[in-house]
Amino acid sequence: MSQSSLPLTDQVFEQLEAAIIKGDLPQGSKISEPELAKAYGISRGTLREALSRLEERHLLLRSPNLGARVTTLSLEELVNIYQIREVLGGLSCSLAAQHMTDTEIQTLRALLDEQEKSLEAGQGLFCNQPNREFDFHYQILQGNRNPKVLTVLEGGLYQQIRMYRYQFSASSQRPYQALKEHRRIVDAIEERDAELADLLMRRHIRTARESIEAQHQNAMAQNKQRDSQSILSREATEKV
Amino acid sequence: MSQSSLPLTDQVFEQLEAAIIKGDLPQGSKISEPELAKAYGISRGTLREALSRLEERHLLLRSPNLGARVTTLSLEELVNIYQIREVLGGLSCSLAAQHMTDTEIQTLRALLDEQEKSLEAGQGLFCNQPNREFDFHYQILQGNRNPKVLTVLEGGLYQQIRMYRYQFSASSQRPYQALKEHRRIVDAIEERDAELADLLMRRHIRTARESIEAQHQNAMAQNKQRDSQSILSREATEKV
DNA sequence: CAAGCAAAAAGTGTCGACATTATTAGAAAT
DNA sequence: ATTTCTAATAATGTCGACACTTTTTGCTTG
Repeated sequence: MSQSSLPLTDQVFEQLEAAIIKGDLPQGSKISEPELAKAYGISRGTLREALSRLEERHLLLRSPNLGARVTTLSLEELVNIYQIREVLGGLSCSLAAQHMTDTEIQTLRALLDEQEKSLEAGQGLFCNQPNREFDFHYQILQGNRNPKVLTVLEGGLYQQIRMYRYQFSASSQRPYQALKEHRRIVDAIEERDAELADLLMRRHIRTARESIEAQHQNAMAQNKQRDSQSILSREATEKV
Repeated sequence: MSQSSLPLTDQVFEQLEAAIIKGDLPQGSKISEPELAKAYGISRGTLREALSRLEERHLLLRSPNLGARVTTLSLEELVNIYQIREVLGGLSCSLAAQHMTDTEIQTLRALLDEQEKSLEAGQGLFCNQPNREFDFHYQILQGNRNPKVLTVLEGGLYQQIRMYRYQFSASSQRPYQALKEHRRIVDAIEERDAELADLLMRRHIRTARESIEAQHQNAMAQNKQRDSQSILSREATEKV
């Protein structure tokens, strides 16, 4: 299957990361090292290396002698993350406007055309639209000549955003508007207008954040019986 | 000495982080697990957990079956980091202007007064000025009501900046100007002018970055015989 | 019957050892 | 003497076991 030369630790790390994002390991749930090690067919030592890395990415929280728990994501934290993503996205666009090659911009446009096609194909709500959204941002991050920005985003921020999207089944509520915003961003990049590209991307992300906040207000209004400790409601039944 | 309850892995992690920043473990040097484990008096398994975390912070680079090397920091990477720090610092200030309490702002002012005193005491060039610089930024990061910003910066970016400062013995070339800029930033925060605070902090960091770039141009001009693979020159004699 | 204490169970922190892969050292050959 | 191949050495990946800490269980006691 996968490269047998890739260390077990790395494979398990990736699998665990995916499991946390998908919610197979629910937020706030306790990690039992012996149990997990047996489940993945590896030794505890090997597992612990993966856990260490996951903690460093803020996907786990470990307390000495008490073990690890999956990170819980509150709306407040999600907002914090989006604020950071906003300025990093702006920076990325600004740099992309300065450094991206014309062919890279063409690729970007092609991505948008695909996105539009699959939208008009009517799969607006489901489909891989979140993936396309990420593809778009990735392409810009690739062309901005500052690989550190992507590194920072992949160091935990993106994972937690995916965590929210997956577990809350939250895709954009306004795909056509989003597509239009994407086009304008590419326009600005093509015109090498760094300042405008920065502004448009920031606004794009800010809008997404506000949409999430509004959506959450609604959800909270509907079932106001529970606290806002975690965005998700499923782990409520578990002991703490 | 230190809390005996703190796991050995964590202690060693911190020590290794410090050793890398100080340059005791030179950039690009190979990490020998048996050697390091013996040096710190721990087992390899315990060490490897610390190494995993250090890699996640981008202080080490590991290749499967080949081992780990200390990260090398090129000027280009440092510039990349400063670009990120610029927007994050701006965000932090903008939020601080909105959310900091008056007493927190007082603390900030007190910090600047201390800074000025130690400057006028004539210890301008040495002393703990870099620490004070960090104190200032930390205080703002503390008051911005977005802990994630600090988390991101501490996830590798700050460490690499410290790495540069320590090993290049680079403190600000213009301490009085920097102090003045700090005061203006605090003024903007006190006046709750988020936009101005953002702008001033960004400019402050951008100036620091340009200063580093200029300084590096000089250094390069003086000894132009070597490539720009790493900012430091000491690890040149080691085998690669 | 509830509260508190003691013993047992489970879990984490740490270690040493073995297998496999990379590196080095040395001998043979051109 | 340089190169190449091979054997020996070292390093990494992985595992199982032991010590200590935390949690659970069950019993005693008020």
